[in-house]
Amino acid sequence: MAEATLIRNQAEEVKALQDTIYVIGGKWKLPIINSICNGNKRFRQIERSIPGITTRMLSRELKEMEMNKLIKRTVYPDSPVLVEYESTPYCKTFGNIILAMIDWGKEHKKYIQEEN
Amino acid sequence: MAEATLIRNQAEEVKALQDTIYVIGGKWKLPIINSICNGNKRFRQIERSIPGITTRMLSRELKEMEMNKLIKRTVYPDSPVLVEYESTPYCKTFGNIILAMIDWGKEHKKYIQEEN
DNA sequence: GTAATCAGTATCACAGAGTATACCAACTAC
DNA sequence: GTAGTTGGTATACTCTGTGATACTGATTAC
Repeated sequence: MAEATLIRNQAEEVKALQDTIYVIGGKWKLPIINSICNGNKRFRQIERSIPGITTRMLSRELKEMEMNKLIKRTVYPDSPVLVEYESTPYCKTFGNIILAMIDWGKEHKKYIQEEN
Repeated sequence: MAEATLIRNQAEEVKALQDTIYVIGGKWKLPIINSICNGNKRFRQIERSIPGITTRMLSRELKEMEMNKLIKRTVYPDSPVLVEYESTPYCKTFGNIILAMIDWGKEHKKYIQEEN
């Protein structure tokens, strides 16, 4: 009985984990979310804040994330046209994951440096 | 000055985040780590605990993770041969990330269900 | 004798994630 | 006039992560 619930919970948890991986999978989504949550609003600003990303990848991911209500895109049609990206409350629910991953990355770096 | 340090920290943090994504990227590493940390030791047992994974993928990932010291593989050469996988302390450092992702997945499911 | 389990390996094939590079039109700065 | 910024799009390409399927040899079970 205790084992049965343990097994069921495990099954549920793997699925939850896999769902999350599905949503934020890939190389760029989390860095983009992180950048926007840190207050970067403009396209080139976000682009510059993420090492290695290309305009094409950023453009694609932003479009997808807008469709999925992760971010809000606003166009100010003055001249020159101004575009702003903002995070939605939904986007902010990734905060804990991002923080945990930043932490791990920092610890990992220390660990690597101590090894040498 | 305050802004300069803010920017520098942001740059460091994106890199930490990207490092982490590099290490645990892909569809399978975190579910495998999770499964082994949950006490699954045998190949088929781990395989069954992760919906959708193929023997090929599991085999490849386990090999890579063994090389990277994330897991320990022990062979007991009695007949029939017995193989056991165990998590290393290093492997357990992903705990917080995995927990945060399981949480998110569960919340996300609730959210989706409430929508309909 | 047939099926199942164990721990995998071998092949083949493909979609799509990601890269590289150039380009656009409008505007600013020197 | 030349270079740089803005917010992207277009095209072409690579590559590798992933999937599908079959198979192995040893052992156990019916």
